Amino acid sequence: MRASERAYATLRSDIINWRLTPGTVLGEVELSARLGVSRTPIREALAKLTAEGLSEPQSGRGVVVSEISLDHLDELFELRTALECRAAELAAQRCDPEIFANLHHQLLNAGELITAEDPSRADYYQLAGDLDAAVDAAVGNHYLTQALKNLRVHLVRVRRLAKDNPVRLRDAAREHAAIALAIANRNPVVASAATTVHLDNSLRHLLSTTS
Amino acid sequence: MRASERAYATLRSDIINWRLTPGTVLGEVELSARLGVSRTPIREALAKLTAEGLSEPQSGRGVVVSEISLDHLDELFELRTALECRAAELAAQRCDPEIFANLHHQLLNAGELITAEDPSRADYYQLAGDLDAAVDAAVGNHYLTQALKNLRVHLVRVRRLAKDNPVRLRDAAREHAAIALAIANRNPVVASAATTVHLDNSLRHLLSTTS
DNA sequence: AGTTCAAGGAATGTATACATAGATGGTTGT
DNA sequence: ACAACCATCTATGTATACATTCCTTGAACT
Repeated sequence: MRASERAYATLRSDIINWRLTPGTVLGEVELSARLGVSRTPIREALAKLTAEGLSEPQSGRGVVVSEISLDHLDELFELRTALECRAAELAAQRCDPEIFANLHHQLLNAGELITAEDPSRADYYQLAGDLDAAVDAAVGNHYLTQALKNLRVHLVRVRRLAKDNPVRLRDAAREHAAIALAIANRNPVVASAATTVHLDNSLRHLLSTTS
Repeated sequence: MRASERAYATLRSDIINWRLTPGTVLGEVELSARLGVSRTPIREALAKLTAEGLSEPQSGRGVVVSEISLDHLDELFELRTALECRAAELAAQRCDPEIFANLHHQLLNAGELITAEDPSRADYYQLAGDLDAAVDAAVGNHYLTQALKNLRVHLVRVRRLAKDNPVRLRDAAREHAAIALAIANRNPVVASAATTVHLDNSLRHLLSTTS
């Protein structure tokens, strides 16, 4: 693997998992020493991170890990709602119903995945990711998928802000199931509405647990 | 100005204005010779262009100017509709009505700007850009604005695909005026609907003049 | 004659040296 | 004592040399 890719992957993971907190200065020399590569691949990695919005230039000189404060959460969710509602609509019009019927069934039983033994909720988030991927595939729109991908990077960071309690996760799973069902039924209006409801619940939960 | 910024601006302009056509190979050595800077700033510029979607990696080695074919026009407009309709809605809820009333008035008279003396339609596109900027400002959502900005880069390229005949431009100006009016009236539903109509007309016009 | 493998070359990936600009701290003058 | 200015230092911007990988071309074998 290329050194620049390793540096990028490492830094990206560090930022997303809050090992590098917002505001941290990303100095080229320090990073090149820490990651054991020269400054050139570091620069490449920082450029990609900045393009992605995970870091940003700091007053003309140097880059810092970008802020992800609650002040911007509502803005993030406004974009998210616009994109995901449209995606759900289009998926409902174009999907293979069997795939989403299957996802619906899995999501209905997702409560069992949220156990005390798996504090990282890996299984649950895997299933939610499967739904996202299925929607992307059904929509078949490169530009829309790309915009959603850019957005999800920030959403993963936000997730760490909130304490994800099991009650909310089970509710969220039911909401996801409702979305999958609407898409399987090829009902764009309901799919969009279910997405709106789900995102509103998610946002309010986030705001209530973090403030 | 930094060399990397100059290289980026030059290449970006060359791609948008079709001096570099889709599929053109962007070799680092060739570009560094042509632009008179070393490969390092060229790499920086290419990374930014690729992040923006104006160029893309070519089978693991080298980057090429990305395709902007008609096959993807409908996809581009699906994303555009999702973003601009939402932006129009939010702008209608949050705007200062005077600003959009003023734009409405200007757009109603925009027919006079489309004259034979200005084949580049600079004045008209300036006015359309003013409306976009006013919507962005009224919405006040960094993420949504950023997503729209990414999108508009591709739209400028598409514009060059079509022969913009004066009749269509005058119609488009009236449609823009309708959007501005709906926002000035603080009517989100109409603003979104007017945007949908406008974008559908634009897409159909593009498809009819280029095929 | 076609296909495959190898060798060479060309372009990208990486490292490092050098240039430059911005920041910081100290000193001096008021 | 405070402020302003200058010098030095540090970090980024740029250039270039070196390494590596992939592609192309040619030759040989099937």
